[in-house]
Amino acid sequence: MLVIDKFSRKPIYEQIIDGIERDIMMGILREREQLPSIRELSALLGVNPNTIQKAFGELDRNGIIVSGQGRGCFVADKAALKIKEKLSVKITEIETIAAELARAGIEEEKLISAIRRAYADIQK
Amino acid sequence: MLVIDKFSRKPIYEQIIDGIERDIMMGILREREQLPSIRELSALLGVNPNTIQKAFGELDRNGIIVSGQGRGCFVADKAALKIKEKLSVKITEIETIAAELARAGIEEEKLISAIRRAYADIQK
DNA sequence: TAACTGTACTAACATACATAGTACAGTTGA
DNA sequence: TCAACTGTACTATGTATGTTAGTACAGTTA
Repeated sequence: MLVIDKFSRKPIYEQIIDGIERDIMMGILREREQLPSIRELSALLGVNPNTIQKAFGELDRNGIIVSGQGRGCFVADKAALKIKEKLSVKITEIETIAAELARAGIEEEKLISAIRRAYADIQK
Repeated sequence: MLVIDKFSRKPIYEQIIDGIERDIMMGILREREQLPSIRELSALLGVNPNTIQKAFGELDRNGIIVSGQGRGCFVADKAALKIKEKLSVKITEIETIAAELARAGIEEEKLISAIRRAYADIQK
């Protein structure tokens, strides 16, 4: 489940966004399923409600969740699809880093095997 | 040469570090070659001298450059080697992103071809 | 010695992140 | 209907980081 690293350089609200998106991608959270309330999750994670709200607000704006005053927050329809589109941007990110390493004379095979390693670990 | 993007989310001093390291890796800057002075580079880039100093200070602490009061700053011996070691960390970075994408169901081949694309672009 | 170097400060400002507290409006279920 | 829950919207505060501004000092070099 969602774990927060307060000492991470990544802001807490981003960790929450990533964590929920990951749970959706892994099927831990399903479409239309209700999320814990802001106050509940706040207590659960030991994080200020405003920080949770910031994360939920962003997820809502991106159509990953649907939040309604008084009702609660729910995983949106086609949330996984939207997240997958969003993740595609990271491929560009990898390409940028790879280009940098290429210029620096790092062997292409080192990166390829890093990719294969990552996928092999997931299969387990 | 070194170009600063003031609107980048990446801090200016980090852009300077990356730019100089890139120039060293590409052979534009050679070992023992003198760098522009802090004030000179400051004027050249339109950036505050303190920001340049911060970048140079870090490069000095990492043994990429050698700076001497009154003398100037010079590319260190074996600077390229040290940078290459430092860049190896980025392979782990790629592996982390790849693992994330793997969990999200992005096809492995998409990442592999992103790597190949990056290396192909460099060859030109 | 003059003109250049790096270095070391203090001060001010903007931004981002997180917390604290309060208030309000909509929904739901007893 | 009403109490208890929802999300939402504020203000205020504290902290950290990044950048600029200005000043001063010490070492090097021509």
